[in-house]
Amino acid sequence: MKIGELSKRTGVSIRMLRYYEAEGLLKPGRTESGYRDYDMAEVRTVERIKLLGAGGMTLPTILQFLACVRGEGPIFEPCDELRVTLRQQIRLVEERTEKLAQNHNVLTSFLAEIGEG
Amino acid sequence: MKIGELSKRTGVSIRMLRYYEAEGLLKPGRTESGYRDYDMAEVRTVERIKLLGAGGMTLPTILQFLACVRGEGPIFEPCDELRVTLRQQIRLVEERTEKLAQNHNVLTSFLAEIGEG
DNA sequence: CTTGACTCTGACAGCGCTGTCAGACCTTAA
DNA sequence: TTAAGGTCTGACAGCGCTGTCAGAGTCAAG
Repeated sequence: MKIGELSKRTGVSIRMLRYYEAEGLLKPGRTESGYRDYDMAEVRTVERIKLLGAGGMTLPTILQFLACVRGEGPIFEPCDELRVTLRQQIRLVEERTEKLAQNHNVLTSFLAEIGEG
Repeated sequence: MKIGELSKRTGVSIRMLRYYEAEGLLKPGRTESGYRDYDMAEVRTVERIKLLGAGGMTLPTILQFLACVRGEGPIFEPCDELRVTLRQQIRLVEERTEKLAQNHNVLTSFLAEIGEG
């Protein structure tokens, strides 16, 4: 399928699909005239990227995952690096959450100080 | 005092102090030769900016605060807009926190799926 | 007066996307 | 055949900072 259809199927903009490719996350074939040609495997890959991205992962990080994921199954192949990356990412999310909690405290303190008025 | 000293006192880089000014958050005087000349009021302002920034506020947002803060006191002058901005900011932080929580779920689910190995 | 430290302005770069526009080619249906 | 719509590449922009560099003027101490 061509890029427009993939975009509609996945809900990812054409711009981003091309960007994924530029970042090495996607490697579609090409038609004789140079159009990108995607198959169902790419659809699955895009879905995975979306999922991981929803986890706050950066594309380069996701790329690491994909190395372990290139397989066929709908589920990620266990892979040591994958676990390591995953744990790091979880730590990252936890750190951000803590920081946000601090921010929340600072702000609510202010609000209390100036009166709930 | 000159910018270098203010930087040391506040721990904010010279680069950022100039940036604050460019964004309208600081308005230091100038010596005859064109050097920025800060007084204690500016020191306090920078401290406030740091505090608000720690709350995840963006400089333009902080600028809105400063409009209510330009006074003398060490504490923010109650000001309607300030309260409104504050509440919006708190909402923003809460939304981000929620999103992070979702991210955390996605990631830990993955980890569980591939085995805690 | 000389030297080193400080300051000035303006501009370029990077983070991680994401939209958009330009100019040109391809495809499909009428 | 023609026109519309899809696609291609490459580049510019923006978000909100933050560092750094260049070229030039200033200040202080020796």
